[in-house]
Amino acid sequence: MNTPMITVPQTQRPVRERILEAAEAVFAESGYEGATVTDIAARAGLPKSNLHYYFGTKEALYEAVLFNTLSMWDDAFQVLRAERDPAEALAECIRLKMDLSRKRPNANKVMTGEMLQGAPRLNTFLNTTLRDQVAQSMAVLNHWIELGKMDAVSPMHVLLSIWAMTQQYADYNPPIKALLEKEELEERDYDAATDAIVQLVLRGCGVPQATA
Amino acid sequence: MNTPMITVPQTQRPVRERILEAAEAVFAESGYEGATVTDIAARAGLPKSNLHYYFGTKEALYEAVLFNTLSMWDDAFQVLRAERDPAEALAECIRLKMDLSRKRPNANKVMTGEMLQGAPRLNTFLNTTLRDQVAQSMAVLNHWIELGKMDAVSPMHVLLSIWAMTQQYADYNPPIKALLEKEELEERDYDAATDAIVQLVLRGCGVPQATA
DNA sequence: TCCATACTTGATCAATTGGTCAGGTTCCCG
DNA sequence: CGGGAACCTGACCAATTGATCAAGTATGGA
Repeated sequence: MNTPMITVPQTQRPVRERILEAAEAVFAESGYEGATVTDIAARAGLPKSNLHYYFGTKEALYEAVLFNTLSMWDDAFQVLRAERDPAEALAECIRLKMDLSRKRPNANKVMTGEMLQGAPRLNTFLNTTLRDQVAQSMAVLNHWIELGKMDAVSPMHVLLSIWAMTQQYADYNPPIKALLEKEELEERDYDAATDAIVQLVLRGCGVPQATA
Repeated sequence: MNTPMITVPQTQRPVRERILEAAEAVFAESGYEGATVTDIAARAGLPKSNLHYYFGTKEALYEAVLFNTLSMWDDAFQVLRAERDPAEALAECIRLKMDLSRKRPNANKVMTGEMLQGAPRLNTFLNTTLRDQVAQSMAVLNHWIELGKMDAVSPMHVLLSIWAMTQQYADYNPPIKALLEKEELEERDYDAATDAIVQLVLRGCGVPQATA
């Protein structure tokens, strides 16, 4: 009758989701070749055969994780629209991308691992979808530059810089934690980093900051 | 992928070096667990047993690669000295770090892979040597800020940003190549990126640029 | 010349890998 | 009920893994 809809026990979560989540974590830590189906199964609390039932092969599971993640990156840069105020839009873009590093570090790590390997599974994506999306964002920056709202910076390098600085907080967590002398980063650490990056980018691009 | 240069006297180079170089490449591509001693041996043109003779275990070989690389990062940031002109020093720091990404991408990738794993083998280094070195660089930036040569930015975030933006050119080569629509990045691409990063950092920190 | 030391290597091993398969169980719909 | 489809799983397999070891070869000093 009245099902307790409070925090769902792991056992009841859809099996596919549990597998994908476990795979994301294990692939993030060990890379594609280092991760073992046995490890993923153990983390998901399922027998190994079950993973093969749902995803067939280890490679298919890996690609599911990979492409499941791809869209997230794009969302952050979609907020760069020509009609917006550059300062606001850039700040939101940076904040969204940083949120991703904080809330989905494993997804980001998997992507970085794939890049280290030369991104053999992402070649078509990089040369089609990504290129188009970045071209769109670059056009927006160029528009702002023409309107005099921004210095004549190189749009691509600005976008890459935002990408790199935010991505670092997922991939390079160990040294950052060491420098902050903390066991785990807290929300305020990410907020401070976001503010610093926003300031660096806005000033670096000659974008007048919104008055506090 | 790439055919080894046939005519080169690979045979004459010291065996240890050949092994380390091959290990760096294989570990960079496949990560620690994904790399196999057989692969490394094949790349070095030596029987597998020979690697074990020189380095004992796969782990020891990996750590040799790792610690062989650690010092390189530090060198770039050592040029940040209080008595220097901020613009010049920061530009040189960025250029040196970028040179590393261009000339030793494999070394950089191995380090990134280790970071993705949580840097289990670098914990003491991160909490001792690295922390001291970064503290030193931060002190220099603070000195510049006190002298009014720089805006009141957060020194640590500036250093991390330089780290991230330059590191990206080693780790994230695939998407960058895709965006530039090139098979391989050329020196001028790295130069353009260096200039863009220097400009972003100097302006972002309010450091007056030396007139060209 | 002799021999100890350093170096090289093919054969081999126990452990682990991704993947298969047959035989379950559960569920739904008629 | 019945039976088919979806789901689940333990036992098993061929291939590969890091590592060992004995049997070499090369070298250089006495």
